[in-house]
Amino acid sequence: MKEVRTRFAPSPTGFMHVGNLRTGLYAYLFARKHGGTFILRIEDTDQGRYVEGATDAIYRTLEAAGISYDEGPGKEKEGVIYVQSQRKALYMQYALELIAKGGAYYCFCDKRNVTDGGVGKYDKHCANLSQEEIQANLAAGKPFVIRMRVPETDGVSEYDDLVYGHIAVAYKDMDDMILIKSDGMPTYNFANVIDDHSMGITHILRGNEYLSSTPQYNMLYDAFGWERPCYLHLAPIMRDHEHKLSKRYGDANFEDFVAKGFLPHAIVNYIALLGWSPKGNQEILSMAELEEQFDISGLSQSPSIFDGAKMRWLNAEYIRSMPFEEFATVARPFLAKSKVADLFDNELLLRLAQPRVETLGDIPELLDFLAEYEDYDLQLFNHAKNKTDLAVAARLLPLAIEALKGCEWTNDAILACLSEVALAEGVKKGAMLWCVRIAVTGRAVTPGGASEMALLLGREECLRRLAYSLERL
RNA sequence: GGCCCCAUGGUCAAGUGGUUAAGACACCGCCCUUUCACGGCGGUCACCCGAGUUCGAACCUCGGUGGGGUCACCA
Repeated sequence: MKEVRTRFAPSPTGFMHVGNLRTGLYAYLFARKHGGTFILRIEDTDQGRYVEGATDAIYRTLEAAGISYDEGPGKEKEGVIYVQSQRKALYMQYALELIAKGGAYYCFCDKRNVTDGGVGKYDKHCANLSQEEIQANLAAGKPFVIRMRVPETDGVSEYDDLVYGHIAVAYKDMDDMILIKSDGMPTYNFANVIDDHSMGITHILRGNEYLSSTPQYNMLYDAFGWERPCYLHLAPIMRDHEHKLSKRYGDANFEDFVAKGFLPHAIVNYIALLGWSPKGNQEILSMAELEEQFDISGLSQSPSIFDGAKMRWLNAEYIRSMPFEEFATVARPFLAKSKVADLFDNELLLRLAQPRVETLGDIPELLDFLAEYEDYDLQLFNHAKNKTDLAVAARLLPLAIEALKGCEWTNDAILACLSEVALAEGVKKGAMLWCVRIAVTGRAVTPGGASEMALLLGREECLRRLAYSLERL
């Protein structure tokens, strides 16, 4: 088999949303799976939509996502230019070549000259001008565009898409699309064909919005006498049943997700599964595993709705399986945004948070209550299962205070100490722990039990809160 | 509107003529437990509709319906 070469060709028109990133990911995985080459090309010919800094966002995103390219800006293969705006001169030459080969023609028509069916198809007015007319117009300096020539016969142009199968479009349904605009610049479609061919792309992965225009691209390849590439059109990622995920519609920006506390690889893992499924039932896949398992047969032909809940779950799985030190490193910046980072032992806070948050951004929300100890509702001491009420609390709290004064300040010691006192008093340890936890936190729900909360608060603060609670009882 | 494509639970999806129609998320219940979370166990929930073909159809064919895409001197 010929060496596989795929490319990802984003436009720097803003941030990179995950749908776009997924296309790049699949192109990357496909190349890796087949031991091929993955190329990055920047399609920046649309200066009107160019967004400052967007090119850097592309590089940053790819890097963070773990998608490395073999050729591209900064990794040039001798003589090849990977930034489209720097390739402008090439296209006109190719267009002229195509005219010579009969696959394209000069068109001197005004922009409005299309068939009147309202469908916007060009009426082929200039398709068969004589050489004399063409030369005369050119000599007169008349503005022109160059259009591709679709046969005027009844044929069809067809190809076999690797994910959708056989696709056929009749010539009569195709337009003589413009290749070179009147300003001499190529249209996106034309530049794409030229670029893909000159970079030796063998497999084109792109959104399925190109599914029905691909026959026209193929006619260009044919007219040049070039070998047609293979195509893998991808079903879109949807926001809901009616809307695609898009830059303008939502916050599906990769970097935003990272800023919210999603781990880059969790995002990559999730989007890999949106529109593609591995052979087995394993859903948590490292990049190496994705590269190994990626296969065309798993690609879906129908759209997938983006499910934030599942991505959160996957992110949580990754967070929970991280070694603590690694978690601490990525989590600290998020902890720093909380109200408690300056108050308590950060390592303890992070150890409590790791198994309980789904995204790093959940950390402040999970812990902030610790900074807000106030006159909580005393009814919290009423707990049927542990057989506690206000009277029990009033009886147990003094014992807890005494015991904790001399207790070693570790989780195990605190737990043992409190249990022992409870036992001596003839109550279950659950009763004691419930009362202590309520007293020191003032909350029914806390991230961790009584001993963990006590450990976190520190002996002094813990005793202070216990005493305060006792006073109120 | 023309043309192209798609259609399995709320969501992601496996499934390619004969299955008790996988698995995951979400949801619900139980267990574990010092609350929560984690974990374990279990449950509810699906083949868009209608005709064919066939002994037999989620799978094949045709027609509907629904949805998406595309019809620019934008990319």
